[in-house]
Amino acid sequence: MLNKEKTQFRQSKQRNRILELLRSTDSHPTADWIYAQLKKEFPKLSLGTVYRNLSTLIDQGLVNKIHFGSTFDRFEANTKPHYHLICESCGKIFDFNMKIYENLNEQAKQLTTFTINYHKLDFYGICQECSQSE
Amino acid sequence: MLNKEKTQFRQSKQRNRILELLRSTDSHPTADWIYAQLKKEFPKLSLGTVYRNLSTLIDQGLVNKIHFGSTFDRFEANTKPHYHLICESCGKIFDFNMKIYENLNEQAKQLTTFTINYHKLDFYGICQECSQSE
DNA sequence: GTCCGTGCAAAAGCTTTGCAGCCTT
DNA sequence: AAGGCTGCAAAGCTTTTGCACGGAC
Repeated sequence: MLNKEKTQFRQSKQRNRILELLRSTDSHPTADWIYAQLKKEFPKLSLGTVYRNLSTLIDQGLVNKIHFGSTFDRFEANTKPHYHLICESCGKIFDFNMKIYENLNEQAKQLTTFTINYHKLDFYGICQECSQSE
Repeated sequence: MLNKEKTQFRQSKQRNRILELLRSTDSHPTADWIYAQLKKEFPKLSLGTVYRNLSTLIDQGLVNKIHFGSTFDRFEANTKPHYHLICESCGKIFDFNMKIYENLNEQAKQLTTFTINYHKLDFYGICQECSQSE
């Protein structure tokens, strides 16, 4: 999960432009989109560099990754609406027996022209087992 | 996004067992875990079959995929806590200017021994542009 | 000069798909 | 019989990594 230790960060044109680009858009780009944009300015740019820089920017707290989580899909047979508890230490996912806040959808609808169908709510933290072993 | 059209579903031992397995556990398995479990019963089982059956079960509404969303990561430079609006039609992600419900964490804490650090709330629906073009 | 960042290419990891044969209906 | 389902293997796609060279400090 953590990147290799580094004693300091240096500047690079590529990384600066990636951050500028992310700050100038509200489109939540993919790495590939960023690569395509910057390829015009840096004809030799490689996707690996984009990924490495995004990772560095995340370490610096300047960028967030969305849909952050496990790298592979997970499945469940509980098809009723329910929330999840996700342990940031061991990665386990637990069903959360908390009532569904239907009114969140109502409140959201008043703030946007978006047609809201449902919401997804996940709580992140540390599970009991991991808490005890730390 | 949609699977190939199929006029009917048939039974298969593999698919029935996958569903049984998912119903018997609360561990939100990965496809690979399911494969490993069932390999004992079906020595010739292939991962492709597991994926195809999971996809079928989702079509039948019997199974959910968690972390459902785009297949690649997305990034953003807005590192302040905020919610997202996600369009189920075009896949675009929008920042949602809705106040953060800090009290959700408080309420959740009363229901579990989990140490809750933060929550992630995404609203799913149809964006204005897609609504108009339908 | 040190060692971080880059480009290139290969590899890794999860998921999908083409195909021929088997099985359900 | 028709056509969905399977196993196998290959391919697909996103992301990561090894290496040698160039650049920032």
